[in-house]
Amino acid sequence: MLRRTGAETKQEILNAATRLFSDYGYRGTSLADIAHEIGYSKASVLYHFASKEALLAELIAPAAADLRALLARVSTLPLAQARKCAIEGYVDLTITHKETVAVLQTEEPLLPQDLHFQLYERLVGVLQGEDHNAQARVAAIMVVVGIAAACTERSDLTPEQLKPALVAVALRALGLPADSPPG
Amino acid sequence: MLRRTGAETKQEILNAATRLFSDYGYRGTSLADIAHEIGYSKASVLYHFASKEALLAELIAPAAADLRALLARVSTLPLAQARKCAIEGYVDLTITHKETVAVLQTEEPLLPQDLHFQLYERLVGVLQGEDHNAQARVAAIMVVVGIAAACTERSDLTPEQLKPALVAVALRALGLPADSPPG
DNA sequence: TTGACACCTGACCGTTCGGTCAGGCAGGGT
DNA sequence: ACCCTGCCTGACCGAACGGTCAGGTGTCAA
Repeated sequence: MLRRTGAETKQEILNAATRLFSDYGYRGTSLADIAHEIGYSKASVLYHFASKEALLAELIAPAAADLRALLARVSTLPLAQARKCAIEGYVDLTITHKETVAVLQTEEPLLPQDLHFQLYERLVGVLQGEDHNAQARVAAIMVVVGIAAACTERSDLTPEQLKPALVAVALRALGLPADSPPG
Repeated sequence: MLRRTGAETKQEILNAATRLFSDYGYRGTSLADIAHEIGYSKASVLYHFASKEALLAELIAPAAADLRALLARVSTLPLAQARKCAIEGYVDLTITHKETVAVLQTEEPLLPQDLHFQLYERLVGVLQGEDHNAQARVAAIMVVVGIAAACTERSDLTPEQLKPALVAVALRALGLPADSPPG
């Protein structure tokens, strides 16, 4: 089978768009840029996606689904476990989808509101815990956007090095006891 | 003197642009938007500023100057004091210039590289201290972008409430001893 | 009164963008 | 042989953008 299937091309477009959006931003990337990156025409991109906005939505979907699943899992747990689980889950999610998360963070104002409010706000709420003072809220915000920023940073760290560091710093920032090291 | 002077108009443009850029992003704000916001024409904006890019540069200048001054002040201090001073100074700076900092953080890819690298990288370097492991670097990045994010968040917190919370959480995230409370 | 100057404007320009459309081309079923 | 369908394209469109320009208007100094 020499011929490329449509599904393959669609995934290629998604990959290229993710890379370009995270580097230059959604508005800083044109459909022609995406098409050129994979050697197709702009019209071809619009054959696979109804619009640039639809492409963005489809691009974000997997990470958003993971975040939704994490929040659902966490919501069944008592507070102390919920916070630990939320941190670890969000770190994993961010490492897995780091380019997508970079897009989410950078292009916040143009996303459908429910995405930011119903997902990120809820995550901040979980990390904030039952304290409603300024410090708890500030810590929660710092952890959520800080984890994303640290993952986005170009660095030669492997996921195996990155994850424990992120979890440890997040716990410390929130004033929670450190994880017991494995073994 | 009923007539508005040129300097006043210029400052009005700067204020409107700061607000719009921080809300909708640099690329998401047109010169016409800025002009409309203050009741002038687009041509008038371009009378006061050579280009949209020049407007952005002039808008950023005060915050960048403050950050440069902070780094200079901090560089003369021994490490322990340097980190504490850098945190407190950066918190003050971010509260003062919060809209500008929001623009700096969001529109990173389109800024002249020296701004991001020579300023933000140096700040991260100071906070990171002499440890070169993953955890120290992650903590420094989290603090720098986290402070900016927490200030940008729409909230009803006054600067007097915000500042001690930010400093306390930053110190905790970096694993530094807490500030002695005043009094 | 006049000229110089600062401030501001509408009309216009070239470019780039997202998006549309008619059509080309290959493969597979009949 | 036929057509149908899926994939892809060049050419085109209207809108929006940043930027230019000739000119209008008010103020002030001579």
